[in-house]
Amino acid sequence: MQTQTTPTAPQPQASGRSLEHPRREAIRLEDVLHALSDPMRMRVVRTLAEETCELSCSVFDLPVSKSTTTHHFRVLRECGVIHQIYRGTAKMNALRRADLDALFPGLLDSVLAAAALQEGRLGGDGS
Amino acid sequence: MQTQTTPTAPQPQASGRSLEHPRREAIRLEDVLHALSDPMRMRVVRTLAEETCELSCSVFDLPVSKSTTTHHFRVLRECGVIHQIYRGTAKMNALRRADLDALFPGLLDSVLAAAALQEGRLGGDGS
DNA sequence: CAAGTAGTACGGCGATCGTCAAACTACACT
DNA sequence: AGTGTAGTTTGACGATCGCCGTACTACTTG
Repeated sequence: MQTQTTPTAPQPQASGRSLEHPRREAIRLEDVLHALSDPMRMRVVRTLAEETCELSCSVFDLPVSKSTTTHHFRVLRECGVIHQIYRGTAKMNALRRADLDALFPGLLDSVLAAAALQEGRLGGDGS
Repeated sequence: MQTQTTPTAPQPQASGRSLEHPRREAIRLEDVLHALSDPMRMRVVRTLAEETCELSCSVFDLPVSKSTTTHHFRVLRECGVIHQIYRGTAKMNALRRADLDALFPGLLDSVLAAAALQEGRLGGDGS
């Protein structure tokens, strides 16, 4: 399911401004746990984990305002959980799986599994 | 290693006031992650995980005031991470391993392993 | 160029957080 | 009874959090 338009020209690549990402070694466990302790951000991370490709911010459609959405994505990026790049007008998001797995082996998987299990227990709506 | 005084009377058991603990099913992943995202509380949990027996609050000697210590233990109890009972003048703490492992398999272990790994990376002092 | 789309920056708001000191309660031991 | 030890409660503080709306920038497409 690729989104290419022209076979010859590559699609809009990393354009314009640059985003700051922490280096792998600078990622801190406390920050990651804190980032994941917010339901909105957990939702983003779970969605990102299900997909293999990058997702733009807009596909998430969180039940909060646009500025709050921006805020949550920024928290996730600044603590090293996701990687973001600009692609045309969109900003693409991807989980930093390799970095997280290298730093904290098994952590992401057990958190994701725990979230899925809890969602099952609570009937899926989380309330 | 019992602390009995009289052969007839059992040692200081769960005395006086009662402490509220969430039922196993009421433990929420967000709350656990939030609780663990604080360095002070992580330290407590890691120490508790190393010991097999209960530990009193006072053996931790956290670099914060007594009231702050009380606060952190309360957060840990109320979110279901630890179990506390009064035993004489002391308050004994234990990790709710069985509950956490049942609810979130592998989570606690990977968090503890991640904390240990990170401590190694950062040289042990965590700063 | 104009219009539209995707996301940002900048306050500001109320709630929560981590922290403390001071006064207090509960229990043990002399 | 009196002293000491362990932990609690309250109220306060500054910092951070999650959230919003408004105004803005960057890119795409007509």
